Amino acid sequence: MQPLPRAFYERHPALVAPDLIGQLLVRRLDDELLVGRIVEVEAYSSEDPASHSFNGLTERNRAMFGLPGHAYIYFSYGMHHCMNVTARLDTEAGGVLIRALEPLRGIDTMRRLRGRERATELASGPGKLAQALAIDKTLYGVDITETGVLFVAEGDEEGRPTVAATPRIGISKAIDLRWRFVAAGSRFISCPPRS
DNA sequence: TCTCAGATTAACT
DNA sequence: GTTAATCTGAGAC
Repeated sequence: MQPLPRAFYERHPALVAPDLIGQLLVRRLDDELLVGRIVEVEAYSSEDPASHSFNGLTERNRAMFGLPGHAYIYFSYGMHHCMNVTARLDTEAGGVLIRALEPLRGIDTMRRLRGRERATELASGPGKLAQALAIDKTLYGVDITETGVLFVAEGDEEGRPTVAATPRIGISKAIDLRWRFVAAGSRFISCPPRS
């Protein structure tokens, strides 16, 4: 399982995001590997009012101002963790929110962590995905271009489905931007694409 | 199958 | 004090 190189993330988030569809998110938990195919993402950049990085550097979002190819993890709605990968050009800040996975490996462990049986309920949303892979703030800033406890690996070409661009979910600003990208027709995304 | 409100914390006004 | 890159169970239909 080969991690994607740093250069992959040294582009605008809106370009990195669609290319992440079909790649693999890998989590090593003790000696077990939990693997999912990325089927839904959203791009956020510093010129985007909906992004956490829009109002400049803070303690929470500092990862998005750092090196591309690292994990930006935040705590949302008082109870959920959400995971981004950082992606940016020289002077910007940005990231790509991983919103949904198709579980491939370690599914029984994901079931245990989630307290759910059905495969489509294990990682079909950013909060669910973090729970299924035991992702929390202890993984903040992890380099995801190295084979470690959390990284993104290259998916096989068969896992590179058609990508559809749609409006993002759960935001109130810049709702006209179509920066959500899903694997067309996947049963494992958080909700069906709207127009 | 769909809609609604509760949970619970951090960031910002 | 309010809102937020969310999820879930309950109750309606």
